[in-house]
Amino acid sequence: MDFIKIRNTLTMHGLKITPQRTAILEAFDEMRDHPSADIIIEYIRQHHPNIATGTVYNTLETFVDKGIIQKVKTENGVMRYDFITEKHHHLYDDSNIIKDYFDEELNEILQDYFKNKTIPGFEIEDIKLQIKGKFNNV
Amino acid sequence: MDFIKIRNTLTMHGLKITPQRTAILEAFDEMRDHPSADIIIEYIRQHHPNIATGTVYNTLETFVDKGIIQKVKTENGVMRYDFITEKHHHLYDDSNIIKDYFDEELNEILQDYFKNKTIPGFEIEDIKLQIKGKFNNV
DNA sequence: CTCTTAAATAAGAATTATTCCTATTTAATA
DNA sequence: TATTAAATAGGAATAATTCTTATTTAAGAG
Repeated sequence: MDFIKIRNTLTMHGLKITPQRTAILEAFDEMRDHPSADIIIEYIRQHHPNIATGTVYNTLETFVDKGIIQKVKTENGVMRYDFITEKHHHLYDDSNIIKDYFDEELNEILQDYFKNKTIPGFEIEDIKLQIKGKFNNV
Repeated sequence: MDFIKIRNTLTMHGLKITPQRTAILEAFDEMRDHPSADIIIEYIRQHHPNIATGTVYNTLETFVDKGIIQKVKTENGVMRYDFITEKHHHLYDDSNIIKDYFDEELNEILQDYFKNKTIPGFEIEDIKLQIKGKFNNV
């Protein structure tokens, strides 16, 4: 993702272009495993030592609000973020690795299923699978 | 869940029967919305003011290890716990409500699907749906 | 290009959730 | 009833995140 793309992403979502926001989007571009705020802060500190920790949190929250990134659900109380916006699911194992799982056929099966079967008192907006298991070759 | 059942639950899992553990299982019996540690601590404080906060955390962790309860994945950094052990999925909305969703037909569809389709480099142990949406009548 | 202003950020204090530590207590069992 | 490993109390420590306020800056107007 080059600079032009980053600028577009920001303006498209009605956000001012700032060095801090640009840096964080660059960081996401480098990382491909659902980084925690902590990991991003670490990266930012190395490349832009003058960006404040609070700003990273603020910016991440702003990006979530705008739909540029998403929060990943976890069960250990540390937030992680996902830059991918195409529909996908998540593979979890015990060692905190979270990987994306894309499966268009599965998406269609789910969509079909819930086209007929509604959940009383609940309006579905999105379905994501948490697939728990073990990575073999890590 | 009466006292006998609670005692059984503990001994069955090789745990000593203590007032603290009993109290926490009683708490779960009162609560039906995936309480956070905080909520449980609040409840415990009212009924047994002499049980320490750390003990509640320890005990919850012990119960998770033994499979008596499960952690629920969330995206806001606060752990929540689930006493239900039958297979089920979760409905999430924006207001922190998490409800159980049981659907045997769906479970079978998923099981069938992943009987044929394997995920390279990953051995599936369990699949849970995060269904995001809105509760109508809350 | 300069000015204006709302928005964004820095810096660090404060808060929240959770874990850790150690002395004391207790449940199980012999 | 005595023994002992396991469990707990109490509170300090840590980690993650949010909050606060003064300062800086990006974007648009003139």
